[in-house]
Amino acid sequence: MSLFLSSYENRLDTKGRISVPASFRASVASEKFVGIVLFRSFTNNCIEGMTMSRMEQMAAATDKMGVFDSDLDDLTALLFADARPLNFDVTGRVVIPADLLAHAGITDSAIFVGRGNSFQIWNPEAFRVTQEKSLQNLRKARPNLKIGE
Amino acid sequence: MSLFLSSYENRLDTKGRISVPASFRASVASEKFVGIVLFRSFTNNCIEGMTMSRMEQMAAATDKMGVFDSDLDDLTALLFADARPLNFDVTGRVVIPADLLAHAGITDSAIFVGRGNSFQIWNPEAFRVTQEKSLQNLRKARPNLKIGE
DNA sequence: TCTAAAACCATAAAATCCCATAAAACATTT
DNA sequence: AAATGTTTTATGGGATTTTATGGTTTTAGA
Repeated sequence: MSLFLSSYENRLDTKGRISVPASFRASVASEKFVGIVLFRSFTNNCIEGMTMSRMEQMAAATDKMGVFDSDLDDLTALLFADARPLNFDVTGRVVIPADLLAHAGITDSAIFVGRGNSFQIWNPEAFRVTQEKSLQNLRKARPNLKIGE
Repeated sequence: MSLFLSSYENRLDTKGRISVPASFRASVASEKFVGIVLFRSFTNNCIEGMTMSRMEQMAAATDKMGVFDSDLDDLTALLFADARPLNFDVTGRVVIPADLLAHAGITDSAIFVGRGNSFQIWNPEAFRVTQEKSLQNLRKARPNLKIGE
Protein backbone atom coordinates (compact mmCIF):
# COMPACT_ATOMS: atom_id res chain seq x y z
CA MET A 1 0.00 0.00 0.00
CA SER A 2 1.32 3.44 -0.87
CA LEU A 3 1.33 6.22 1.69
CA PHE A 4 -1.35 8.81 2.29
CA LEU A 5 0.45 12.10 1.77
CA SER A 6 -0.39 15.78 1.54
CA SER A 7 -3.67 17.56 2.31
CA TYR A 8 -6.68 18.23 0.10
CA GLU A 9 -9.64 20.47 0.91
CA ASN A 10 -12.90 19.50 -0.79
CA ARG A 11 -16.54 20.52 -0.51
CA LEU A 12 -19.64 18.61 0.50
CA ASP A 13 -22.59 18.93 -1.85
CA THR A 14 -26.26 19.21 -0.86
CA LYS A 15 -26.52 15.44 -0.47
CA GLY A 16 -23.49 15.23 1.76
CA ARG A 17 -21.25 13.73 -0.90
CA ILE A 18 -17.56 14.61 -0.96
CA SER A 19 -14.77 13.64 -3.33
CA VAL A 20 -12.03 11.54 -1.81
CA PRO A 21 -8.77 12.99 -3.20
CA ALA A 22 -7.63 11.17 -6.33
CA SER A 23 -4.27 10.32 -4.81
CA PHE A 24 -5.94 8.72 -1.78
CA ARG A 25 -8.14 6.68 -4.10
CA ALA A 26 -5.00 5.57 -5.91
CA SER A 27 -3.56 4.44 -2.58
CA VAL A 28 -6.38 1.96 -2.09
CA ALA A 29 -6.93 0.99 -5.73
CA SER A 30 -4.97 -2.26 -5.39
CA GLU A 31 -6.62 -3.31 -2.13
CA LYS A 32 -9.12 -6.14 -1.79
CA PHE A 33 -11.66 -3.66 -0.43
CA VAL A 34 -11.56 -0.66 -2.77
CA GLY A 35 -12.81 1.94 -0.33
CA ILE A 36 -12.03 3.45 3.03
CA VAL A 37 -12.89 2.77 6.69
CA LEU A 38 -13.80 5.72 8.88
CA PHE A 39 -14.27 6.14 12.62
CA ARG A 40 -14.26 8.89 15.23
CA SER A 41 -10.84 9.86 16.52
CA PHE A 42 -10.36 9.13 20.24
CA THR A 43 -7.95 11.99 20.69
CA ASN A 44 -9.04 14.77 18.33
CA ASN A 45 -12.16 16.34 16.93
CA CYS A 46 -11.60 14.66 13.62
CA ILE A 47 -12.33 11.51 11.66
CA GLU A 48 -9.76 8.75 11.28
CA GLY A 49 -9.51 6.93 7.97
CA MET A 50 -7.59 3.94 6.72
CA THR A 51 -7.72 0.93 4.44
CA MET A 52 -9.52 -2.27 5.38
CA SER A 53 -6.26 -4.20 5.40
CA ARG A 54 -4.80 -1.74 7.87
CA MET A 55 -7.89 -2.29 10.02
CA GLU A 56 -7.26 -6.02 9.91
CA GLN A 57 -3.65 -5.38 10.88
CA MET A 58 -4.83 -3.54 13.98
CA ALA A 59 -7.17 -6.36 14.88
CA ALA A 60 -4.28 -8.82 14.65
CA ALA A 61 -2.05 -6.55 16.73
CA THR A 62 -4.57 -6.19 19.54
CA ASP A 63 -5.12 -9.95 19.50
CA LYS A 64 -1.46 -10.51 20.19
CA MET A 65 -1.50 -8.18 23.19
CA GLY A 66 -3.80 -10.53 25.06
CA VAL A 67 -7.44 -10.40 25.96
CA PHE A 68 -6.83 -9.65 29.64
CA ASP A 69 -6.03 -6.02 29.22
CA SER A 70 -9.47 -4.59 29.82
CA ASP A 71 -8.57 -1.06 28.72
CA LEU A 72 -7.42 -2.33 25.39
CA ASP A 73 -10.47 -4.49 25.12
CA ASP A 74 -12.70 -1.47 25.62
CA LEU A 75 -10.72 0.45 23.08
CA THR A 76 -10.94 -2.14 20.34
CA ALA A 77 -14.58 -2.83 21.07
CA LEU A 78 -15.28 0.84 20.59
CA LEU A 79 -13.11 1.05 17.54
CA PHE A 80 -14.58 -1.81 15.60
CA ALA A 81 -18.14 -1.04 16.62
CA ASP A 82 -17.72 2.51 15.42
CA ALA A 83 -15.93 1.79 12.16
CA ARG A 84 -17.76 2.51 8.89
CA PRO A 85 -16.60 0.96 5.63
CA LEU A 86 -17.46 3.23 2.69
CA ASN A 87 -17.36 2.53 -1.03
CA PHE A 88 -16.63 5.17 -3.64
CA ASP A 89 -19.26 6.08 -6.21
CA VAL A 90 -18.26 6.18 -9.89
CA THR A 91 -16.64 9.60 -9.58
CA GLY A 92 -14.79 8.79 -6.37
CA ARG A 93 -17.11 10.28 -3.78
CA VAL A 94 -18.34 9.01 -0.41
CA VAL A 95 -21.10 10.06 1.96
CA ILE A 96 -19.65 10.55 5.41
CA PRO A 97 -22.18 9.50 8.11
CA ALA A 98 -23.79 12.41 9.96
CA ASP A 99 -22.47 11.49 13.42
CA LEU A 100 -18.89 11.49 12.15
CA LEU A 101 -19.39 14.89 10.54
CA ALA A 102 -20.83 16.19 13.80
CA HIS A 103 -17.88 14.86 15.79
CA ALA A 104 -15.45 16.67 13.52
CA GLY A 105 -17.54 19.83 13.25
CA ILE A 106 -17.68 19.52 9.48
CA THR A 107 -20.44 21.31 7.61
CA ASP A 108 -19.77 22.54 4.08
CA SER A 109 -16.15 21.58 3.46
CA ALA A 110 -13.51 19.21 4.83
CA ILE A 111 -9.81 18.61 4.52
CA PHE A 112 -8.32 15.16 3.94
CA VAL A 113 -4.97 14.97 5.71
CA GLY A 114 -2.33 12.34 4.92
CA ARG A 115 -0.71 10.60 7.89
CA GLY A 116 1.38 7.98 6.14
CA ASN A 117 -0.35 4.67 6.69
CA SER A 118 -3.62 6.37 7.53
CA PHE A 119 -5.34 9.71 7.09
CA GLN A 120 -7.68 12.09 8.89
CA ILE A 121 -10.62 14.25 7.89
CA TRP A 122 -10.93 17.63 9.61
CA ASN A 123 -12.87 20.83 9.61
CA PRO A 124 -10.39 22.94 7.62
CA GLU A 125 -10.22 25.76 10.15
CA ALA A 126 -9.79 23.44 13.11
CA PHE A 127 -7.03 21.62 11.26
CA ARG A 128 -5.05 24.76 10.54
CA VAL A 129 -5.22 25.71 14.22
CA THR A 130 -3.89 22.36 15.47
CA GLN A 131 -1.19 22.22 12.81
CA GLU A 132 0.11 25.59 13.88
CA LYS A 133 0.04 24.41 17.51
CA SER A 134 2.01 21.24 16.83
CA LEU A 135 4.55 23.24 14.87
CA GLN A 136 5.03 25.59 17.84
CA ASN A 137 5.27 22.64 20.26
CA LEU A 138 7.83 20.93 18.13
CA ARG A 139 9.93 24.07 17.78
CA LYS A 140 9.88 24.51 21.55
CA ALA A 141 10.66 20.87 22.29
CA ARG A 142 13.29 20.37 19.56
CA PRO A 143 14.66 23.68 18.36
CA ASN A 144 17.46 22.05 16.40
CA LEU A 145 15.36 19.47 14.67
CA LYS A 146 16.32 18.71 11.11
CA ILE A 147 14.19 16.81 8.69
CA GLY A 148 15.12 13.82 6.63
CA GLU A 149 18.63 13.41 7.91
CA MET B 1 20.09 5.83 -4.24
CA SER B 2 22.98 8.02 -5.33
CA LEU B 3 23.61 11.38 -3.70
CA PHE B 4 22.17 14.75 -4.61
CA LEU B 5 25.21 16.91 -5.38
CA SER B 6 25.95 20.35 -6.79
CA SER B 7 23.54 23.23 -7.53
CA TYR B 8 21.47 23.99 -10.62
CA GLU B 9 19.49 27.11 -11.38
CA ASN B 10 16.48 26.62 -13.66
CA ARG B 11 13.51 28.69 -14.78
CA LEU B 12 9.79 28.26 -14.25
CA ASP B 13 7.63 28.53 -17.36
CA THR B 14 4.22 30.19 -17.59
CA LYS B 15 2.53 27.04 -16.33
CA GLY B 16 4.77 26.82 -13.29
CA ARG B 17 6.77 23.91 -14.63
CA ILE B 18 10.46 23.61 -13.87
CA SER B 19 13.05 21.09 -14.98
CA VAL B 20 14.50 18.97 -12.21
CA PRO B 21 18.27 18.81 -12.86
CA ALA B 22 19.19 15.77 -14.90
CA SER B 23 21.63 14.53 -12.28
CA PHE B 24 18.92 14.67 -9.60
CA ARG B 25 16.61 12.71 -11.87
CA ALA B 26 19.35 10.14 -12.31
CA SER B 27 19.56 9.87 -8.51
CA VAL B 28 15.97 8.64 -8.28
CA ALA B 29 15.79 6.73 -11.58
CA SER B 30 16.14 3.34 -9.86
CA GLU B 31 13.55 4.05 -7.16
CA LYS B 32 10.10 2.49 -7.09
CA PHE B 33 8.57 5.97 -7.16
CA VAL B 34 10.38 7.82 -9.95
CA GLY B 35 9.82 11.32 -8.67
CA ILE B 36 10.45 13.53 -5.69
CA VAL B 37 8.67 14.47 -2.46
CA LEU B 38 8.65 18.14 -1.48
CA PHE B 39 7.62 20.03 1.65
CA ARG B 40 8.19 23.35 3.37
CA SER B 41 11.35 23.63 5.41
CA PHE B 42 10.75 24.12 9.15
CA THR B 43 13.86 26.20 9.58
CA ASN B 44 14.46 28.09 6.33
CA ASN B 45 12.56 29.91 3.64
CA CYS B 46 13.12 27.08 1.23
CA ILE B 47 11.65 23.80 0.03
CA GLU B 48 12.99 20.43 1.19
CA GLY B 49 13.13 17.51 -1.20
CA MET B 50 13.69 13.78 -0.78
CA THR B 51 12.84 10.40 -2.24
CA MET B 52 9.67 8.45 -1.53
CA SER B 53 11.62 5.55 -0.02
CA ARG B 54 12.97 7.93 2.59
CA MET B 55 9.40 8.92 3.35
CA GLU B 56 8.42 5.27 3.71
CA GLN B 57 11.29 4.74 6.12
CA MET B 58 9.80 7.41 8.35
CA ALA B 59 6.36 5.81 8.19
CA ALA B 60 7.86 2.49 9.25
CA ALA B 61 9.76 4.16 12.10
CA THR B 62 6.68 5.85 13.52
CA ASP B 63 4.70 2.64 13.18
CA LYS B 64 7.14 0.83 15.45
CA MET B 65 7.10 3.61 18.03
CA GLY B 66 3.40 3.30 18.59
CA VAL B 67 1.18 6.24 19.37
CA PHE B 68 2.96 7.25 22.55
CA ASP B 69 6.12 8.93 21.31
CA SER B 70 4.54 12.32 20.90
CA ASP B 71 7.49 14.30 19.52
CA LEU B 72 8.09 11.98 16.62
CA ASP B 73 4.38 11.68 16.10
CA ASP B 74 4.05 15.46 15.86
CA LEU B 75 6.89 15.61 13.41
CA THR B 76 5.56 12.94 11.08
CA ALA B 77 2.05 14.38 11.31
CA LEU B 78 3.34 17.70 10.06
CA LEU B 79 5.51 16.05 7.50
CA PHE B 80 2.98 13.68 5.97
CA ALA B 81 0.30 16.34 5.89
CA ASP B 82 2.60 18.73 4.08
CA ALA B 83 4.45 16.35 1.78
CA ARG B 84 3.82 16.64 -1.97
CA PRO B 85 4.79 13.68 -4.11
CA LEU B 86 5.56 14.90 -7.62
CA ASN B 87 6.06 12.84 -10.76
CA PHE B 88 8.28 14.02 -13.56
CA ASP B 89 6.72 14.66 -16.95
CA VAL B 90 8.36 13.12 -20.03
CA THR B 91 11.04 15.80 -20.17
CA GLY B 92 11.80 15.70 -16.45
CA ARG B 93 9.77 18.63 -15.17
CA VAL B 94 7.54 19.06 -12.12
CA VAL B 95 4.96 21.64 -11.08
CA ILE B 96 5.83 22.93 -7.63
CA PRO B 97 2.60 23.75 -5.71
CA ALA B 98 1.90 27.45 -5.24
CA ASP B 99 2.09 27.46 -1.44
CA LEU B 100 5.57 25.95 -1.52
CA LEU B 101 6.71 28.54 -4.04
CA ALA B 102 5.28 31.26 -1.82
CA HIS B 103 7.06 29.90 1.24
CA ALA B 104 10.39 29.98 -0.58
CA GLY B 105 9.72 33.30 -2.32
CA ILE B 106 10.20 31.72 -5.72
CA THR B 107 8.70 33.44 -8.77
CA ASP B 108 10.48 33.04 -12.11
CA SER B 109 13.52 30.90 -11.31
CA ALA B 110 14.79 28.55 -8.61
CA ILE B 111 18.00 26.85 -7.60
CA PHE B 112 18.20 23.14 -6.74
CA VAL B 113 20.82 22.60 -4.05
CA GLY B 114 22.26 19.14 -3.40
CA ARG B 115 22.51 18.08 0.25
CA GLY B 116 23.58 14.49 -0.05
CA ASN B 117 20.61 12.32 0.84
CA SER B 118 18.22 15.19 0.32
CA PHE B 119 18.13 18.51 -1.47
CA GLN B 120 16.63 21.97 -1.20
CA ILE B 121 14.99 24.39 -3.60
CA TRP B 122 15.62 28.11 -3.04
CA ASN B 123 14.98 31.49 -4.52
CA PRO B 124 18.42 31.99 -6.16
CA GLU B 125 19.01 35.40 -4.59
CA ALA B 126 17.95 34.27 -1.12
CA PHE B 127 20.25 31.28 -1.43
CA ARG B 128 23.26 33.37 -2.34
CA VAL B 129 22.59 35.65 0.62
CA THR B 130 22.38 32.83 3.14
CA GLN B 131 25.45 31.17 1.64
CA GLU B 132 27.40 34.37 2.07
CA LYS B 133 26.14 34.67 5.66
CA SER B 134 27.21 31.12 6.50
CA LEU B 135 30.62 31.87 5.09
CA GLN B 136 30.95 35.01 7.22
CA ASN B 137 29.86 33.13 10.33
CA LEU B 138 32.33 30.39 9.62
CA ARG B 139 35.16 32.87 9.11
CA LYS B 140 34.34 34.65 12.34
CA ALA B 141 34.24 31.40 14.28
CA ARG B 142 37.28 29.84 12.61
CA PRO B 143 39.54 32.50 11.13
CA ASN B 144 42.20 30.00 10.12
CA LEU B 145 39.97 27.39 8.62
CA LYS B 146 41.18 25.95 5.33
CA ILE B 147 39.13 23.56 3.30
CA GLY B 148 40.58 20.82 1.17
CA GLU B 149 44.15 22.03 1.37
C1' DT C 1 -46.48 4.86 -1.61
C1' DC C 2 -43.11 7.62 0.06
C1' DT C 3 -38.31 8.30 1.13
C1' DA C 4 -33.56 7.64 1.06
C1' DA C 5 -29.88 5.85 -1.30
C1' DA C 6 -27.60 4.56 -5.32
C1' DA C 7 -26.68 4.99 -10.25
C1' DC C 8 -26.31 7.97 -14.08
C1' DC C 9 -25.19 12.14 -16.82
C1' DA C 10 -22.99 16.66 -17.53
C1' DT C 11 -19.36 20.33 -17.21
C1' DA C 12 -15.64 23.64 -15.97
C1' DA C 13 -11.22 23.87 -14.23
C1' DA C 14 -6.99 21.88 -13.48
C1' DA C 15 -3.48 18.66 -14.28
C1' DT C 16 -1.04 15.80 -17.58
C1' DC C 17 0.62 14.27 -21.93
C1' DC C 18 2.60 15.06 -26.43
C1' DC C 19 5.30 17.24 -29.89
C1' DA C 20 8.66 20.81 -31.27
C1' DT C 21 12.85 23.62 -30.78
C1' DA C 22 16.85 25.95 -28.84
C1' DA C 23 20.70 25.62 -26.05
C1' DA C 24 24.14 23.22 -23.75
C1' DA C 25 27.18 19.33 -22.93
C1' DC C 26 29.76 15.71 -24.86
C1' DA C 27 32.53 13.05 -28.03
C1' DT C 28 35.29 12.59 -32.28
C1' DT C 29 38.35 13.85 -35.65
C1' DT C 30 41.54 16.81 -37.54
C1' DA D 1 44.01 22.67 -29.32
C1' DA D 2 40.33 23.59 -32.75
C1' DA D 3 36.59 22.34 -35.37
C1' DT D 4 32.88 19.33 -36.17
C1' DG D 5 29.07 16.42 -35.46
C1' DT D 6 26.07 14.05 -31.95
C1' DT D 7 23.51 13.51 -27.91
C1' DT D 8 21.39 15.25 -23.93
C1' DT D 9 19.00 18.81 -21.54
C1' DA D 10 16.04 22.75 -20.78
C1' DT D 11 12.09 25.23 -22.30
C1' DG D 12 7.85 26.48 -24.96
C1' DG D 13 2.98 25.80 -26.43
C1' DG D 14 -1.10 23.07 -27.92
C1' DA D 15 -4.02 18.98 -27.26
C1' DT D 16 -5.92 15.63 -24.21
C1' DT D 17 -7.29 13.62 -19.93
C1' DT D 18 -8.44 13.70 -15.15
C1' DT D 19 -10.73 15.59 -11.31
C1' DA D 20 -14.00 17.87 -8.51
C1' DT D 21 -18.57 19.19 -8.42
C1' DG D 22 -23.37 19.80 -9.71
C1' DG D 23 -27.83 17.96 -11.11
C1' DT D 24 -31.29 14.23 -12.66
C1' DT D 25 -33.11 9.69 -12.85
C1' DT D 26 -33.66 5.10 -11.19
C1' DT D 27 -33.75 1.65 -7.65
C1' DA D 28 -34.67 -0.35 -3.20
C1' DG D 29 -36.34 -0.27 1.46
C1' DA D 30 -39.57 1.04 5.00
